Amino acid sequence: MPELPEVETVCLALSKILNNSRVRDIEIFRKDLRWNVKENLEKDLKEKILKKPYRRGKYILIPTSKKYILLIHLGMSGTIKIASKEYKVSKHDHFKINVENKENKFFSFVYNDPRRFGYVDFFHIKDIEKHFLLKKLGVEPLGNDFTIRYLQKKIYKKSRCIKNFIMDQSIIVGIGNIYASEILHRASINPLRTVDSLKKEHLKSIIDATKFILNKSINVGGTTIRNHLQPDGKLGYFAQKLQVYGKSKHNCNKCGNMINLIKISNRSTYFCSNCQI
DNA sequence: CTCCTGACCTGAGTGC
DNA sequence: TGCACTCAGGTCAGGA
Repeated sequence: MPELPEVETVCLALSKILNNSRVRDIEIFRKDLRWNVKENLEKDLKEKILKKPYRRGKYILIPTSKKYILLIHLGMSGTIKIASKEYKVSKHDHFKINVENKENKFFSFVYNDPRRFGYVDFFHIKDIEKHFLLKKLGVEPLGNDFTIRYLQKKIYKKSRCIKNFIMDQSIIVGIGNIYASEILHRASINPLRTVDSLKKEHLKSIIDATKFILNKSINVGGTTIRNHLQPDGKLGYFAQKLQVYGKSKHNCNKCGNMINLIKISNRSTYFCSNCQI
């Protein structure tokens, strides 16, 4: 479900409300997420101060006191809800973190994930570089390391198609199945094209399109197609701005031709075969 | 090494 | 209503 803009949206919402709140306790309802939640999470997280959250790829990282990090991944269907004291636990809520802020007000945030492809972890900051989920991540697409030179190095003599390439989290983080289609449409590049056929100007278009699409989506709270909600319950409005994803049989907004739907690595891929070459 | 497939899991939608 | 089937925003492990 959530790609970079959705995770960023959640992160921004959390950073507005969490600032230096203290964890009173965590209630865990299911430990069998993508991996089993650590046995001592309840004990270790208790009384920690939650500092400013940030995002790395599709991971939410919340630094705490005593130099620990709380890591949350939303998988395919995860959401985080901000909840008041009266909140009733509902189906697929897997944990609920109860905190007290600096004004001594109590609230909670709740992790809900029907498919349980998500995960939560807690580890010392000294282990962050070698964390099994973080150590292989590629560059941030909105950062300064996402350059033509970097892409040239990564595509050299590679035969895979560009769509799989930009979705590969070890190369660029944060792009998933929706934004891959949107980015390649904006860049006018056919998703099936092999990466070693791409010239400098194509790489430039991909970089520009990526930054444009992701930033624009962040500005409207991400894309809600089925599950994604901002933590305050609001929808993400980028769904209304999608140009190709889910638009087979619609006309391309650039050239008027019909949008195609194909499968690439078993994932739905939308593109215009006329203007994406 | 590179790249793709299958598997993990639940729910929503479709067609008979 | 019920059943069988497909599909869904992710990504790791294993194998070609």
